[in-house]
Amino acid sequence: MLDIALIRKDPDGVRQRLLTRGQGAADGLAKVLEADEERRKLIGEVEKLKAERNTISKEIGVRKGQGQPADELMAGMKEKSDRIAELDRLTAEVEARQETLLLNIPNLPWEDCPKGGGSADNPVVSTWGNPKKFDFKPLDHVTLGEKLGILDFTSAAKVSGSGFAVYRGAGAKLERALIHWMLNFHTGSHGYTEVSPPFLVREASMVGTGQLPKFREDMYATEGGELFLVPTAEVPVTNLHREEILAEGDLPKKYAAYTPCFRREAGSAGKETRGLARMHQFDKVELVWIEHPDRSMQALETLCGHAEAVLQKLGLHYRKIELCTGDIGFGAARCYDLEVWAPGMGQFLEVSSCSNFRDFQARRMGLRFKGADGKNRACHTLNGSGTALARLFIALVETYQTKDGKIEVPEAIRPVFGSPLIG
RNA sequence: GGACGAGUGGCGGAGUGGUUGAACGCGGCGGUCUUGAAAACCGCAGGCGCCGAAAGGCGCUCGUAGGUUCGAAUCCUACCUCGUCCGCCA
Repeated sequence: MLDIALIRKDPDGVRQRLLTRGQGAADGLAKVLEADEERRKLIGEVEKLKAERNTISKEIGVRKGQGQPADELMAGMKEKSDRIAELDRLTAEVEARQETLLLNIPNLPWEDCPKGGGSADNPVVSTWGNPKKFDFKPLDHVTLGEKLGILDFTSAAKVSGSGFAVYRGAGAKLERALIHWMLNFHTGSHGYTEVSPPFLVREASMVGTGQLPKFREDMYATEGGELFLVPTAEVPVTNLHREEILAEGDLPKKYAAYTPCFRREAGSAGKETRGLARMHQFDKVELVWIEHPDRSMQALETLCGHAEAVLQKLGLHYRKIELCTGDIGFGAARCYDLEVWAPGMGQFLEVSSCSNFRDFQARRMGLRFKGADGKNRACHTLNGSGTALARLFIALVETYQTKDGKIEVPEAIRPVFGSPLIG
């Protein structure tokens, strides 16, 4: 959520920055200002009346306490109170309107975000490793996985429909080993606290991190609509400290969490749907930071480095791209994507998205810290996949397949996986 | 799921209709004293919003949202959360 004070102070600057996201990104700005002005006018009026009421009520109390009559003071008070109630109602209405508008406006892209209209304009920041060379034609993970009996899409469709997978035997074990190893890696080497959060969250949490109210159709909800399946661990983990005022010295808070992620993927039917690339349910280890505003941009580099370290340890070729203003997510101010090379599919797959939200989410969830000057300020929040499974699984099995259709297990995860070869 | 009870400041805990944003204790911060510390003593301290250049003023806030009343932490309703008991259950 944008700071209304900033919008008030520099509406044109805010509009310009929002418009770098594309047409329509600044919609609602004018209405917010309108509502804000109306709101403040009403508040001024009603608070004056309330001050009067308080003074008179106090005096009535004093007189009654002394056993004196106060009838002439009480005359007209009913009307005053009714008028106050009416103005309060109007104020609440405007406030709610302003809130809704504000919740639907995206974050300001970072000042130095690459400008661009869409994903084609995202610059590649760096590349690590090289595409694996094969002296045979590498299979894609679907063919390979079904041959080895470690992936079963037929059963998954029977059980749950399209967009789901069943991992079997060594496949299930590999999935589990990767989760286990990534969590150990981040908690052991990068200083994260592991959390295992709920997978169902209430609406307020979804609003806090920005999935709601705008992206309701992408979320799975329980029948009454009171709980939502987490689309990412970002939601329960960032909300751990909602409505809190942290001590400055508590920052940063760094959490690593495994959760399954549930996404409806509405409107994406037919897009990269082969195999494991786009699922309604996938596993992910997520990294979340709550950081001091002065350090959040540096923290993003560090956080992204932690996600990259996973791919490096696994020896997977990847590239790092920075999202341009036209492609960056709703709540993010700055964002890197890590795309890993899947030689069987012959394409890069996004396995991590590392974002700095600055104070956008913190404002929504009332997450603050007490600064050195004693003033409370919104924290900055960041998160990044460290990393997302399914696609990591794809890259790994496709990269490490052998000519005879087996899979070599990368050194790094052999201790948790238990053997050097699948098949 | 049902019944009962409870939600007050960082914590504990008073407060059952009127000058209570809230006694008291602990913790926190500043000071006096001390070579330093402790103890003792004195003082300061919630959050949000509106107006204001600032100083400051005002409003709201006692789980949340409504209601009763001239006036609500206090009375009523709903919801949320916690506790206890019952039911069910991995």
